[in-house]
Amino acid sequence: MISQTEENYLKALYSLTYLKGDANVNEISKRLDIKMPTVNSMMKKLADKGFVHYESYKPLRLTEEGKKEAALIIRKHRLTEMYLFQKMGFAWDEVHQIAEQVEHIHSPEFFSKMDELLGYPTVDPHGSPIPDQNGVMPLENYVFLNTCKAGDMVTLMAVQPSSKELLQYLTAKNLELGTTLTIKSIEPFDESLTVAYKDRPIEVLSSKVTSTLLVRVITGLA
Amino acid sequence: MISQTEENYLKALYSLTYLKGDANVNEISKRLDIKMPTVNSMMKKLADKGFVHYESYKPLRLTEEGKKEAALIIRKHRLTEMYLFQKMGFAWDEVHQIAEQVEHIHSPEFFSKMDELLGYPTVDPHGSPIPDQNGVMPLENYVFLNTCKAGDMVTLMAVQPSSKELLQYLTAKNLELGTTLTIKSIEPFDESLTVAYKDRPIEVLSSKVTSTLLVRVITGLA
DNA sequence: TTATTTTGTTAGTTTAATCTAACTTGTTAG
DNA sequence: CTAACAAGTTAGATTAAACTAACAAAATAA
Ligand SMILES: [Mn+2]
Ligand SMILES: [Mn+2]
Ligand SMILES: [Mn+2]
Ligand SMILES: [Mn+2]
Repeated sequence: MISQTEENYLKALYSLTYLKGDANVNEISKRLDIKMPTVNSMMKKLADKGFVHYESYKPLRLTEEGKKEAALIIRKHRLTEMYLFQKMGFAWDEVHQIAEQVEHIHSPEFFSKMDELLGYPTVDPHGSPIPDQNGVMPLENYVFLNTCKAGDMVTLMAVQPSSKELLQYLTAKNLELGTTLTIKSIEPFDESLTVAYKDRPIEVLSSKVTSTLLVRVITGLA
Repeated sequence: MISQTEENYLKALYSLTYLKGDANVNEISKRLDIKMPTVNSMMKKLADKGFVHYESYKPLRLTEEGKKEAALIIRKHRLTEMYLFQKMGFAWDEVHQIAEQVEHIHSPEFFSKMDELLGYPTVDPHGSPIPDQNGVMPLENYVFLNTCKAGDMVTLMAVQPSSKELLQYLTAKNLELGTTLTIKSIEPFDESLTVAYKDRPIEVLSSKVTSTLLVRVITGLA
């Protein structure tokens, strides 16, 4: 059996390694706000259980088994977020805290019922993909808004990472998933973007914001 | 902060003391399948925290604070059961296992949302009353079916205790909450009841069953 | 009423998950 | 290249929640 604590370490390691492929003790320590020696011994334990590749002083990686286990927890998290959002009427900035707890419930029936009632969703309320029942994470081929060019027309697909504060900022700006934006110009000094969307002809987005917004490019300058 | 483990002890003590007023270490030990010395030290800890009246070798009682705390956990349990039953389509014998886990989630918003979506229910799918937000348990003035007389007409209001096996038995017998039964006769030897309900003119219910069925008496013999 | 059984308590051990302090290894800046 | 700093590890302590073994008190049966 895998404990709630171990699940949280696996999830942290999964998200830290998602792009880079590996992570280190210090990163997990900061992410979970747990001291390094504690993380170190937990990594050894998870290695014993076959979830983590651990070698002294080397970067950490999840085994295939560990990746699957982590993805299945993330699946429960994101299904829960979607359920809270779509079926219970919570706002997109309220669902994460509750899902952090619900994700640890052991009941395949509970989560497959959610899945069914939601019509087998593929993304959570923040646009993040929901892994399938086998722990396979769907690929997303979006780009961050701060990598786009002036003149591009893009659709907002996901927010990552999605802090409560950021989500509230976006809500206040009337920016939501599916919103199409046109990039009017890019300020070279601070990389802020002037954009237009919906009934708002001029809005300025800082790079702190644009580096979290994943978009699909619809049209660029020829 | 109160741990999940402590919550389970409080809940056990609440239900064991509900009728008699007190309980003892051995009963909790059996109920939770935890050895007596462990229960003993947990009772001392809960006494330190102000939830339990503990004196060596004397029966255990909850303090008012302890009662309230326990009732609020039971509230979360029963709201969850009702939500799973009414909004997610689970059967009445499937909801308890999931609720055992969900009841420990710390999120007032989550449970008040359930409450609201359910229209502020007063009973769970097994007819057990749902305590209010202040931890006040509504009184139920039902009687057990095995205390009724031949000729009585009664309505099934609750099942207590409601094991999965019992609930499945009742479902198979087409007996559900709200069903009205007429007591045809009582067998003195084993206290089994011959009853009629719905389209079933003759069904025999053993005392093992009738001692768990709470009913409201509609009419008795004059 | 005494003996036996049941229940309750104490003492000490174990495991999981955390910590601090101290030391080692690896990385970076001068 | 070495000194300093950052990151990783080891050792040992702490707390929560469980256990077993042994003993004490209370309840029950003979
Ligand atoms: Mn989330
Ligand atoms: Mn979590
Ligand atoms: Mn999310
Ligand atoms: Mn229940």
